[in-house]
Amino acid sequence: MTSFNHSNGLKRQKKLSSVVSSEQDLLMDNKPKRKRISPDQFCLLSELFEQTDTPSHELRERLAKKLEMTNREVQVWFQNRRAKVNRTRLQEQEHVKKVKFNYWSSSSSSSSSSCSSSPSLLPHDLVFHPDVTPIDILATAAAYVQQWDEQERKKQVVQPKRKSWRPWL
Amino acid sequence: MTSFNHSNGLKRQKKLSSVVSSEQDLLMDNKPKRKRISPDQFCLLSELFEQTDTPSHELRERLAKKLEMTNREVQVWFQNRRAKVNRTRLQEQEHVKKVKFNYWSSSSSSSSSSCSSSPSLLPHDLVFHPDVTPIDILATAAAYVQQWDEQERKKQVVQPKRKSWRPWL
DNA sequence: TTATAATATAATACG
DNA sequence: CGTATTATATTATT
Repeated sequence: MTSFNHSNGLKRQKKLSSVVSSEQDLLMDNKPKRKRISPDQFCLLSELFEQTDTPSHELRERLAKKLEMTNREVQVWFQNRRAKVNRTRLQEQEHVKKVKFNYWSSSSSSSSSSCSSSPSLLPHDLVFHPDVTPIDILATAAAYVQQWDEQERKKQVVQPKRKSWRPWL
Repeated sequence: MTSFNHSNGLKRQKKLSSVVSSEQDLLMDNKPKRKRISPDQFCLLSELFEQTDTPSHELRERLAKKLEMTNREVQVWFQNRRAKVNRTRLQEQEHVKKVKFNYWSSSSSSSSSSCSSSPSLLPHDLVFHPDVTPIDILATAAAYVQQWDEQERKKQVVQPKRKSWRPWL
C-alpha cells in the first residue's frame, strides 16, 4: 500500500486574516479564495462550448474580456468542462456496453483471415436476445449516434476560420 | 495530510478473455490512459535532474532501463520538468520586479552614455523607500540569490564528464 | 455530500 | 530542444 503525495507543496491554505491588507498582499500568498462564475458568465461559456470545446487563444481572449475573466480562468473552465463531458460520455458508454452485453451476443466470430467474401458493413451475425426491450435498443442507438456526432463535430471544427458564428461586436 | 493511493484504478482492463471477444473490442476504445510515475522513479529522476537538467541520450537510456521506463518517457519527464522550473523562475522574477518597483526607486537615472567613471558594482543611486520592511528586503534578496544560484548551477553543469556521480553499475 | 474552481503532471503538437 | 496546450488525476472549497 504505497502512499505517495504527488502534489509538491501546494499552498492554498485557509487564512481568515483580518481586513488589513498592505504590502503583505504582495509577499504572502494570500488566498485568492475560490471564485465562482456568475450565471451570465456560465451562459456565455456554455454557448461557446456548444460551438467548440477547444476555443482558440484569440477567441478565449475576447471571451475573457467580455466576461471580465482571466484568459487562464476561461481556459480552466473549458478544461474542466471537457473533462466533465468525457466523464459522462464514458459512463454512458459503459452503460451501453453493459446493455449490449446483456442483450446481444455474437453467434459466430467473423473469420478475419479470409478476404471478406461479403463486404457487408452490418453485423449479420448478431442474434436477438429475448430479453431486450425497445427502450434498450433506442438507448443503444442514441448513445452511438451521440458518440459519432461528437467525433464528427470534433473533426470538422478545427478552428477553420469560420466566419464569426456570433456577433461579438 | 494529502496522501494518494498509487494503486488506484488505472483502468487496467485485464484480458479475462472469455469465449466471446469480437465486436466489443472494436467498440470500446481501450486507451492506455495515463501513466503516473512511481515514487521511486520520481526520486531517481529528481536526483539526476539536480545534476543535469539535460541528460545525454546514453544517460537517459541507462536511467530508463533502471526505471523500467521508455527512453521517450524519461525525455518527456525532463522536458516537463525543465518547463516547470522555467515557469517558476519567470514567476519569481516577476514577483521580484514587482516588489522592487514597489519599494525601491532610483533617485537618478544613471547616464548609460558615459563610460563608467566609477566602476562600482553596487547601485548607489538607490534610495530607501519608507514603507519597506525587513522581511521585504529579505524576500527580495532571497529571490535574487536563488535566481543567481540556478543560473550558476546551470552554467557549470554542462555535462563536463564529471566522474560518475552515481554508481549506475 | 456533491459540484466545481484550481492545481499538477504525463503526453502531444508545432516550430 | 522549448513552448503551448490537452487529457487526466487530484486537491480543495462551497
